[in-house]
Formats: sequence, C-alpha cells, structure tokens
Amino acid sequence: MTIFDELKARGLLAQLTDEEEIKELINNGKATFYIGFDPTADSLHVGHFMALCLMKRLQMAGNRPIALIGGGTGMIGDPSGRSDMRTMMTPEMIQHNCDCFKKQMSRFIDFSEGKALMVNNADWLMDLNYIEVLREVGAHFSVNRMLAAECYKQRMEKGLSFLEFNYMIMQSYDFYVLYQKYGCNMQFGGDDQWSNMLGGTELIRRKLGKDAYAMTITLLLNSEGKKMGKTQKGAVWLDPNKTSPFEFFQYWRNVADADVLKCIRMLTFLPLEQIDEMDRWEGSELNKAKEILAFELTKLVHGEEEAQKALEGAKALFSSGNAEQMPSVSLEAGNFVEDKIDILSMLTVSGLVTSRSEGRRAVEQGGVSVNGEKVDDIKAVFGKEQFSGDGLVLKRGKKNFKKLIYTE
RNA sequence: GGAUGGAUUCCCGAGUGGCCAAAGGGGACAGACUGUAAAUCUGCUGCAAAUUGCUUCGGUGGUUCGAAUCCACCUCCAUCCA
Repeated sequence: MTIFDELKARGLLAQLTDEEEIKELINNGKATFYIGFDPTADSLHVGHFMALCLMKRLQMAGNRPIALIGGGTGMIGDPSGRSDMRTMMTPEMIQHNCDCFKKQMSRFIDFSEGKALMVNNADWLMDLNYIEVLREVGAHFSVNRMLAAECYKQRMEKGLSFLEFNYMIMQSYDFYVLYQKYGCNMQFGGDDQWSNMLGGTELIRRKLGKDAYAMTITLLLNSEGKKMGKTQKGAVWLDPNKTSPFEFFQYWRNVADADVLKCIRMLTFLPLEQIDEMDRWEGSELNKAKEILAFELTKLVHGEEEAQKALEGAKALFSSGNAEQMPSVSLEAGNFVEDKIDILSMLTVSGLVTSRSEGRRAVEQGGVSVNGEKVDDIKAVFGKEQFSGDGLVLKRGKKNFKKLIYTE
C-alpha cells in the first residue's frame, strides 16, 4: 500500500490542491513539506500530535519534513477558527514556547542528518520592511478574495483587526520563503488552515511561476462535531507535567463509542487490517478498543513504560479501587489540626475540588468516598496515622481518584 | 471624528431602586441506570467558620436609608456616517 493510499484509508486527508501531483510526490519520497506550529502555549497538545504523526508517516516514506515554528506569526495570531481576537503574547513568552515546542518535537521526528528540519519564521519575518512587503507581497493579494475566505467571513460578523487580517499574508510568505530556501514544495496543516495555505501556493505561482501544493488534514472532531483533545480544564497536553500520562490515558479511555475507531485509525500506527478487524466490534466490546487506543497513544507520547503503568493503574483502580500507579498527593504537617484532617480539606488539598463549597456539594450529593467507603458527612475527619504507608484513596465522582499520603 | 446601540455569573440571556447571589437555557459537575460509552431521569452550579455572613452585574466616583438598576466621567465592542 502506498503512503498516499494509507493516509486516505485512515481518513486523514481533507482537501488537496492537486491529488495526482501530490500522490506522485509523496509516494516517491520527493516531497519536502512543511507544517507550521504557532507557539500559543508552552506545550504541544493533541491537535499538534496529529500533525506530528503525519510528519512521521511521511518521513518514514522518504519525504523530508520541515517543522516550522511560528515565532513570527505568533506575534500576529491566527484568526482562523476563532470568534475573538487572541490575547497578544509578549516576545519573551513566544520565545519560551518555541523552545518548549522544539524539545517535544524532537521526540517524534528524526532530525538527524538533515532528514528533517526545524525552522522558526521569526528568522525572516522579524526583519521585514513594511513598505517592501506591501510592494513585493501585498500587491499579489486581493482583499476581495481574502474577505471571501471562510476564516475571515466568520470574523466579519464579530470584527477583525488589521493585525489578524495580515496573518494569511505572513503564512503565505512563509511558504514562499521555504520554497526558495529549501525547495519546500508542499504544505500540510489543519483543515482550518486551507485558505491560508492556498494563499501560499498562489503567491509562489505569481512570484515565481512555479507550482507548489497544499493538503489539509481532517480535523479530529467527535461525533458531536467538537474538536477533540479539549477538556473543560483545557487542552490535553503532551507535556507530562501539564497532563500526566495517567490523565492522558484516561482521556482516550473515555472517548465516546462513536469516536473510538476513528481515533484509532487517524492517530495510531496500528496496521489497517487490524483496525478493520476491530471495526466489527460492537457494544461493550468497544471497551477493549478504547483500551487499545489509550494504550497506543500513551505509548507514542510518553513511552511504553508509562503506558503500561497507566494501563495497569487504571485497571486496578476501576476493578478494586486501588492502584500502585495512581496519582498521589503528599500531605504536609500543616494540613493537620491536632493530628486530624477533615474531608473538605482533603478534597481541596488533593485538587479534586477547587473550593470547599464545591467539596461540600460533592459530599452532600454522595460523590465522595475514601478507600471505597462513601463519605456523607461533611464534618468527617481522618487521623494522621491513616495516611501512612499506602495512604488513603480519595475518590470524587466515578473517575477522579487521588491517593493521599503522609510520611513524617 | 460624529450618531446610535451595547458590556450581567463558565457561555448565551432576563433583570431598569429594596422581594437579587441575580429568571430561563446551554455547558460543567454529582447521583440513578450502564460498559470507565451514549441516551434518559434527578440534583447541583460565587466564596466561606454555612438557617448566617462576605464579595460580584465593564472601570472609577457620586445620588440614596438602600444601586446590576439613577447620575457623571472613563474603557472596550457593534452598526451607520466620514
């Protein structure tokens, strides 16, 4: 199976500028392609992960990836898919985020011996001269056409600043620069990037009279049409300090039935035959598919050892209510009053609730238990000695566990 | 720069002097049912030493016994005019 067919079978491809030409390029390892990452946070998240996987697949097929970090475009902020303006970031923040991205990416992509490149568009964007850009680049863009692009259309209702309006031009310019500098003939990105990417291919055609191609990756949406990889607490991060391997595992373990196979297909490297087999599973059998999905992804992101730990931890937790590998919190002497601690303090200290009021509600509604025993008195207290050794397992709701430990 | 309309809790959105921690909906959270799923039903959703107290309705100051609500100034947003 060719790489192109595989990508297609996995449902990764959304829009392409020229299917035949792109097929030819990537199947024969002739593509030098780039994907841009804007440093909007200090860690990559699941959305980026898809793009990284795609890079990896294409690299394995002999193509050369360029990871473009948007140190320059990050100064502007992409209006695509946003209903409001992004908060502006300071240059220091952007630089810090770029550094974090770099570290994380090198885990996935092989950058040795020029097999892949990592560049930062700040290197060429920051020195641009305004008048020069307007004459050289701006002249090739039609405002009428830009406004017709979907990403701006939505923002026309709410308001769009000139700053953000220029994002497309910057991104197009990136492609133009990379084409000249590295012979980059293709750009990939999320489906929401389509119009920005077309801007680049057009700029290259107009300025150089050459063809370049663009292809978008299907956005990972759940059955309700919402972007996946988001929880109410925010994104699911790849940085273990921001989203622990256990939480990461649980996120995938809990995807809806309707979404499991799609996720396995798009995100894992399991062979397609095996996936087709799973496709026949139904009902509670899908639970197994979820476990596989969670394990595979945790393995890719955090390594096999962590994945194994998360899997075992989760299994133990949901069957017996106890586990070695459960997220734990160490109590401090200051948490105790006369060698005792009350249930509301335990909940807040462990981070299972954000306020004592919330903890009170959780207890009153019967959602809190300690070592498997329901706690229904908000004044319940526990003695210091109970937290020694293995500690106590505090549970809020069905899936939120923390082990509380105290050692003198 | 001018005219008009607007800013309310996580989001949408009611409230135009006391009965307002603020209707209704969405979301989130918890419970029941399940398969760590979905759907459904129920509860709940500012903070706390909790039949009470404290802080909140863009910001600052004022009027009043009492302000989300009235007044002044300011900030931001939308639409039209330039």
